[in-house]
Amino acid sequence: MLKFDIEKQDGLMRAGIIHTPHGDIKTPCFVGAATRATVKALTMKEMRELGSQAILANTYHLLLAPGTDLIKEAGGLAEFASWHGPTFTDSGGFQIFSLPDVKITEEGAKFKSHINGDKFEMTPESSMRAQWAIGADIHMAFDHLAKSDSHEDMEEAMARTHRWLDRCIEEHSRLGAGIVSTCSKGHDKLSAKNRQFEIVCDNGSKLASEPRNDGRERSGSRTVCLSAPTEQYLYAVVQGGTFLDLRQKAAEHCATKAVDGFGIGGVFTADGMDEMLRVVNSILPNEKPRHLLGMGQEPIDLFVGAEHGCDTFDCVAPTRMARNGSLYTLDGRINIKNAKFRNDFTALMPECECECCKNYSRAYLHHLFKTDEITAKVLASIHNEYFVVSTVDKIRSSILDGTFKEYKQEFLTRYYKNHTPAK
RNA sequence: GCUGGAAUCGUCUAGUGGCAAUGACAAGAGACUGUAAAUCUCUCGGCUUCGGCCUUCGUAGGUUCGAGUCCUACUUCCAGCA
Repeated sequence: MLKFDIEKQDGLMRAGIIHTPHGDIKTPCFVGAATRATVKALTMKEMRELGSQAILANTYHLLLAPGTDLIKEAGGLAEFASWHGPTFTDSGGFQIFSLPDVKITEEGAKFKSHINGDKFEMTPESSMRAQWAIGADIHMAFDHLAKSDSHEDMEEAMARTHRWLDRCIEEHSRLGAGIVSTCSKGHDKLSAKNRQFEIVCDNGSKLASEPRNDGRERSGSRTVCLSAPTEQYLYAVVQGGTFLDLRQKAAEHCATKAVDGFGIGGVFTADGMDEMLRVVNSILPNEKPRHLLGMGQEPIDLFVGAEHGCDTFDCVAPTRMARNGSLYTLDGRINIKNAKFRNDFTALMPECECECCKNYSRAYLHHLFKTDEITAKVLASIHNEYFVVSTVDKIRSSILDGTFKEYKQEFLTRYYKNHTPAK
């Protein structure tokens, strides 16, 4: 079971430490979105220097390239990407269900690669195998995303997600016990030794064979070395959109399951998120960590999330917006490409301690963006990622010293003084 | 000097009798939340009571119901020949 220590609790809100095999995560924490095993435009060194504690990669993307077996061969995600810290993987559900033609059956989802049209199938079991191969510390259950925001579709998706959750848990624990299917020599019983995940075939070989875990529709198997010691953990995903009755059902269902923590499917509206999180997190067991999936473009999401008991967050927006020239400041987001910054020689955000703000002016950033220099995206990404990571770090400090309410009030009043959060 | 060719919205460009005029870039602005995103959208002659009105395709004339498009002259540029 994933170890999670709560240092301070105030209602639903808490500060704690998640202990993963690759290190501790002090929570609340903003997890960097490293979809394809990289945080776009940033090196892992830069990520460490800006204070990032953990990254989240995506099973769907890594399945398409470079393939999950290759990541396993490289020694796992943290090693492959030279991150050497705590890692998460999202199951791939969110991406697969956003593809144009997906065929969903009770068994799983059939889809085509958005890159070259290759056919893939992903099931709860294959998602678990893929995530084990990728080797992230924390995995998400393979969930079924609703095709619309209607109550009916949400409920159907949730019900399937719950049925799939049991299969995820079963496969996850099977993999955790080191049990895989037929080996290349025809032996069909393989056993693990001590949770070290060292697989020994009946014939004594330490090289075990396992089904391809990249979801490709192929028969046969390949031989891989499974001797790397590892512990990996599974989060159930709580769905339900903005419907409180569904959220309640989902939370009640997931709360009873043998999982290490919970992913909470985000809702991309500021309205109602606090109520939704209050319902969900009042039901989920307090002692297990919760990850709010995909939220963090608007700082208010992070404050509301932490206030209602979410421990980790991930979001692509900070780096994506950085690449597009939309940069966070304490007074709200600015578009650095606007003509008014052409000769603004002040720091992007004078109060900011990041590499970008300590060294470069708005005019310089404006120039880099207007001339489409790669460095524009690098510096902007450093800043935006730092802004969000450090904001959540400050939320943590404020929880620990009992000043969260004041910090929240002060931050949000200033940030949203001239505009309202995106709908 | 002669003979061809060319001049279009900041730039390059489409257009060969119905045109406020094509496309790209530049410029101006907006969007982005478990990343098919270094992406996408809008504006881009002036005015407008949103129906239009006015001024535009080197300059000046002409032909025509109608000219960026045809004719004449001029100006500038390019190429070839002297």
